[in-house]
Amino acid sequence: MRRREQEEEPGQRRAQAEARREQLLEIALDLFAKKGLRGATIREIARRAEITEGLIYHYFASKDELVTAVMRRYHFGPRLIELLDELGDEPVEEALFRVGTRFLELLTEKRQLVHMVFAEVRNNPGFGQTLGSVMMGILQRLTEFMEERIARGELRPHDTTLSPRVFMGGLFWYFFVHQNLTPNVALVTPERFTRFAVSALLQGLGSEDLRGADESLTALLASGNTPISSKVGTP
Amino acid sequence: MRRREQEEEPGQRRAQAEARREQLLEIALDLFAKKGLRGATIREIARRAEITEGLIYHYFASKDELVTAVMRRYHFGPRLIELLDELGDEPVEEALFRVGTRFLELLTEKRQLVHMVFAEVRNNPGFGQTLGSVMMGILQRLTEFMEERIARGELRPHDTTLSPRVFMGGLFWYFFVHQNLTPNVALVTPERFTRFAVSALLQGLGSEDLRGADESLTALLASGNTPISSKVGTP
DNA sequence: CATTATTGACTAAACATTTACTCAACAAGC
DNA sequence: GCTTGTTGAGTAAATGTTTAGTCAATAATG
Repeated sequence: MRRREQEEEPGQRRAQAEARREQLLEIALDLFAKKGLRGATIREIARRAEITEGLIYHYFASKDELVTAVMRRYHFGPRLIELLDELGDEPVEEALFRVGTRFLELLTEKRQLVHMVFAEVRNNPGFGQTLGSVMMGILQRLTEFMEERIARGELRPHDTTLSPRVFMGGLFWYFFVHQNLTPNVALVTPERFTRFAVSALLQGLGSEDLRGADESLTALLASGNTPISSKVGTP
Repeated sequence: MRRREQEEEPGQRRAQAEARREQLLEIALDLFAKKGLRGATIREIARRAEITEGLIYHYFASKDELVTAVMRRYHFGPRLIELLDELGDEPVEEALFRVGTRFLELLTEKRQLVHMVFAEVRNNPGFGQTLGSVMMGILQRLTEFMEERIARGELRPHDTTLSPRVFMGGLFWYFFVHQNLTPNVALVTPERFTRFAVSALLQGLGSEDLRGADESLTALLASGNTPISSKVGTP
């Protein structure tokens, strides 16, 4: 990220400033994730960086700007999307397993940002917008993938806008529980969970031998309009 | 609010107090959900209730106690668990569809509390504990249900600690996206999503005709130890 | 029953802290 | 010597909380 090639010396001054800025962003991210945007104070950030509060305002015009700077610095929407490029020519199971695992890896690696965004998404409209568009991108790409695999005959026809949601939902739920609800629940590795989710889902969508079995079910997956069996009471 | 002046209705005082307490809890819940625990101030609660801030401290010793009072008043863990008693003798699909739909209904009805808890779960250790134990209960019950249905032959053997997580995860994800990411994503009704999730998942776990098809997959669902196909690169 | 005493819902104002933010002054690399 | 990183003292607003006091509903008393 530093362009030192053409300029002679790194510029010790500039480098130090850059380092400080980076340090502040890092500390801010950590505190934002741990205590929330309001819970994390300028004072504590300064204390942790061993500087005065005033200096923070030399680098960032306001706390709000610090927040958005943190977002810009650490947001990984693009990486999330480009991760989907790995959906190559392998068999569906392998492709989904691969992407699912890396999705969980990425969430875990960036868990601080994830927590920050998810906790604040209701208060901060901008967060909701960002998050929403990223997710839309992911779902869109996954839908395309499903369609491709349907065309290839690997999957049977179904509502390809919903299957990615079930898949990603399961994964995200795993992440959330594993991260926040402590050792209570999760004793299962990301790989194993992903593998299970993929297998379970694929065998529901796999075309192999199930296709002819029960056409009403296939129709239901595609349309989603026919009731399951009888009417369902709503007490 | 006060209308009777001469009518001597015993306990009028007490009733009014009770009503006020209830009103404060309601306003607090709404504000907590909208702005977060820190974002919602005692002053604004008082303003919305058209009383003075001091009065709040007549009813609740501190803001923290107000928070826990709100939790106690509105928490629906029990209702969530008892909802699972509806898992009766119907066919699996119908049972899961029923429970899934009502789960989403309940989440939506109590969405304020849900948002409050999920946003604050990282800062407030108590929240995490409560949420964790409730979820444990749900998953436990669902696991038992799955086992029952396996015994009946409706489902084929699989890791019954994982299937509920995929199912609930998908549903919760739907709820979250639908609630927070606004009209962006969701144009699909709770019923339809639930129906899809159930169908997709069941046909992956249903024993009907798939059983003999690919025994390696069945084994994989149960153990989760065999890799999908080849090794998965970890760059 | 009428009068008095006591409770308890409620207000107004101030309290002590904490908050984000400012600014003049200074130090130090360029 | 000019730019810039850094300080330390400072401010106004906002926060949770407390205090002193008002007044009507209730309970006790004669």
